[in-house]
Amino acid sequence: MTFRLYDTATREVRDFVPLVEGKAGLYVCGLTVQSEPHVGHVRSGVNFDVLQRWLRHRGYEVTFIRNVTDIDDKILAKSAEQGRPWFNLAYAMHRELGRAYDALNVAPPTYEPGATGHVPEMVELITELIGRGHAYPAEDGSGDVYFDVKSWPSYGELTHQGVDDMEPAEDADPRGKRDPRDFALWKGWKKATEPETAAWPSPWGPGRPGWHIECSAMAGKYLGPAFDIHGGGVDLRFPHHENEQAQSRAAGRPFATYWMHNAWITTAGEKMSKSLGNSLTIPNVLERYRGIELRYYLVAAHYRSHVEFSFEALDEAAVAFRRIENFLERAGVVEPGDLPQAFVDAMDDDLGTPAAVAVLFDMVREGNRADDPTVHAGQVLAMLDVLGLNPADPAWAGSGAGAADDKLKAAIDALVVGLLDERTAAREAKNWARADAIRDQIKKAGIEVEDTPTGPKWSID
RNA sequence: GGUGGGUUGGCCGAGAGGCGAGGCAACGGACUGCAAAUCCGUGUACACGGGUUCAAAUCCCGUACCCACCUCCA
Repeated sequence: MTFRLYDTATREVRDFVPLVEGKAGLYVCGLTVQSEPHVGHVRSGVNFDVLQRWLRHRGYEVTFIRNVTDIDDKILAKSAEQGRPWFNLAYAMHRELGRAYDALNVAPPTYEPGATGHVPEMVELITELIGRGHAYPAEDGSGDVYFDVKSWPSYGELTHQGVDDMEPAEDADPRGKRDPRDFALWKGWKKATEPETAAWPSPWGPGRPGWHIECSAMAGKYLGPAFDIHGGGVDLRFPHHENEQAQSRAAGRPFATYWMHNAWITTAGEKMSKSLGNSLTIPNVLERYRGIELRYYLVAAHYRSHVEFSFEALDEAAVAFRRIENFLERAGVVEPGDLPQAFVDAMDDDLGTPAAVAVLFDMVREGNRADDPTVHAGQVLAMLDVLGLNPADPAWAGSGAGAADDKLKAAIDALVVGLLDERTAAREAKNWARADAIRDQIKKAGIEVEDTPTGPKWSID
């Protein structure tokens, strides 16, 4: 069986056939680093991390490029509001994003390029487009350069839309455009309102990148004119990805073979960026849940399915995941084994993580039933590794909260162990009243005691 | 106006013509001093109305409601 994935461009599940056998080139649109990342933002990080891991497991040599947009209108606006340089805001939020990815065990991509570091590549691409008659410098002297949509007949092919059916944006500023649907490749420096640091030299005067061009330029630089998979959130399909494809192909680059788009996470029926958001930033959520629990929540849903976020659902996910952890603890530390075929089949089918997770739980049940769960536990670990959910992965220890937790646990253990010894003695003397009193006392502190064949164990409720 | 996606049991969430994915919760049983954990068992779900078929949650037609994108949102 081959790996199959849903291609947004053709709207069907297709066999994955890489351009070069044994290799996979992957480009994912990362974030605009303008504010603290929230749960919705990291979904794409987790989804494409699973893709990366699965491709590697399938034996592909993966080159995974995930960019960061570190200059744009919003960054400039916000930094002005906050009274700090735009590059400081972008850099701070970039680091915050990195911490969020680390806390969720999102493995780093091969490289994470930023827009500001690739202006020469963009200038080169824009020059090529102008030379081929697909782009033009604005006639209003603004220093903008636009892509000429009408010069590219297949514009709209990715999202299956006719240019003439598109509704012009309400707030569209025609500026020096020939057609309102033309989009900016290069934005001239607005001396009056924009800091000089936000402008780079170009043949069309000082300015900064248009949004779409950066991805075309960086994908081209690191993956070549043609590569295998391009990913991002559904909202990026249009205009961002449509424009990326148009400008790349108009410049003679075949661009991506497959397009993958992850669905939204909403809260109260709204996309997260619209809602209050604050409680849903990753640092906030991680105060209440472990990164591994949040990751499990995200992985348990299919990447193309809309998820309605709620803390109740996250609670449930955390409980479900603890069932797996309980099993692993009971089974003891083991080496990862082989992946069950059903799991492989599920993952091969467009990253069917929900079905894969079902296989995981089936294996946990079988292991719980078995006299010797070693083999089952090995298979469970192998599956968790692929999903980035292995609790023993050192990646989880890296987060600050985890280290503090360990210290706390050691302290509690020292305090509780004496009480537990006393309770064990009481139980041996069949003094149930005393034994239960101790258990109740500990429970009042929020610590659950359970008796196992190897003696009592405690855990924080 | 254009283009997509969705509506599944108490809840979360899969599936895409024919044995009720999986998890949580609930109930019964086993185990336990009692619990916990674990195991076993218990469910007549697929928005609505038609149709196709031996067989429809799944295909077709229609209706309702929800959501996303249409120039800088993952």
